Amino acid sequence: MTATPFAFRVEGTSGLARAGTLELPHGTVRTPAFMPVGTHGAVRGLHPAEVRRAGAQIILGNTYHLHLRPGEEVVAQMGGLHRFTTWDRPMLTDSGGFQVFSLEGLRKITEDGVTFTSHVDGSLRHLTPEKAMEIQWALGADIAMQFDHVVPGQASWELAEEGMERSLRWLARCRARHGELAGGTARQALWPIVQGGTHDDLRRRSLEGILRQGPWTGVAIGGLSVGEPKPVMHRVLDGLAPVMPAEVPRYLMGVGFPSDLLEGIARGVDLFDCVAATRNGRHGTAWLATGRVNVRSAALRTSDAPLDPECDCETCTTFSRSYLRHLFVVEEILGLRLVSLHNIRFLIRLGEEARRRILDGTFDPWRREWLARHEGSTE
RNA sequence: GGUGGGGUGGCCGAGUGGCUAAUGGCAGCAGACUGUAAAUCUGCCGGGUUCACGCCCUACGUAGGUUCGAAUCCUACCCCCACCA
Repeated sequence: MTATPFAFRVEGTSGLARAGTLELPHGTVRTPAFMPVGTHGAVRGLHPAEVRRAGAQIILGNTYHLHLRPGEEVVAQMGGLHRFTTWDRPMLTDSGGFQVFSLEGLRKITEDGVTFTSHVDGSLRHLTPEKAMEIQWALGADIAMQFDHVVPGQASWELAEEGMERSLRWLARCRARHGELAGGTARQALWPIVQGGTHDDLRRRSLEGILRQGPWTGVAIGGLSVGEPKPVMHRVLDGLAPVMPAEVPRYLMGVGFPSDLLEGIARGVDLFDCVAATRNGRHGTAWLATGRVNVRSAALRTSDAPLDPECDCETCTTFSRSYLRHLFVVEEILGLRLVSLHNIRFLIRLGEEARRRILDGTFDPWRREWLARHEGSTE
């Protein structure tokens, strides 16, 4: 394959929904797609071969966490994140910007960057836009994300503006440093992130500011699903949809739940990532076409049925609900793994089917039915 | 046979006169989780009734007793454990 790196081709649309193909140095990603999260260079609990068989085309790693352990210099010495982890398909690294939000209380923000008190050993770690680029370059994922300032969903206009404007200024610094590191090579793309909290005017300004600094090979939307009500997230996406560039992939960061994927796709989003699939999997919640089940539930004690009869994953085609429940009750790690695997496959399959439906023109009615069925019942 | 220790809610185990339907833990049941400080966290957990507050019933080996009031003090009995014989 000698396709232009980072080229994105839209192959079909259905309303705002798009089916596309993204060319990356380590392979092609067909969208819409869900990207499993492997913060520390591993999708929690799963073997890379399992993640691959689940149909994952691209996975994430995290700048902040990999910087703390093992350190980007170790990863670089081991041949980069791909060789280190043996994952040979595309990868994306998040910048540590989300930790500005999630580790609030362990961090201090200045214009220069963010000082974190390491949750590992308490040592002080200063992350700047430049440093985030250097770390991600050393890690060597196909896509690096800008270092951004994420504010909570309840953030006031003033606070959201501050985070948004700072993110724009940091973007310029990210771009400059990334350009120096890349030196004209096409090994790694840098993607910007739209911020602005729940305020439509700020979101627009953020996007405009980003596009002025472009061109970009992809644009992300960040700072959603961070405490704001779901209709608010939809409204923000609705506001952005008409002004987002059509020729590059749109990546909704950190979202989601199954319904979020369909709602996002319907609003023109192409890529998603979320820890919920694996975290809920470890905590015993499995997503089904008909809703969700708590795998520990006493109701499954003697159920010989598959976890999700409609699923083709290794968990559902192999084990009974009764056995999965048993594994959770006795705290065998196999249980956590199997439900994580199912949830990941569930979201990936949802992306696959959305893609088929967009291409054959049945996306919208299918989406409506799917959501009604999924949200109408909790088993 | 003797001496000492002990019997508490499904289990383990605090509690030695009122603040005790009784600390904790486990088990059980239910819920939360969205760019991973999470194999984590939260709630319920004697029975009945109530949306809830509450009210009623039953309960700390058994049976009596002391006391305004007992899981807590006294008596007898039953059972368990340790050591001695």
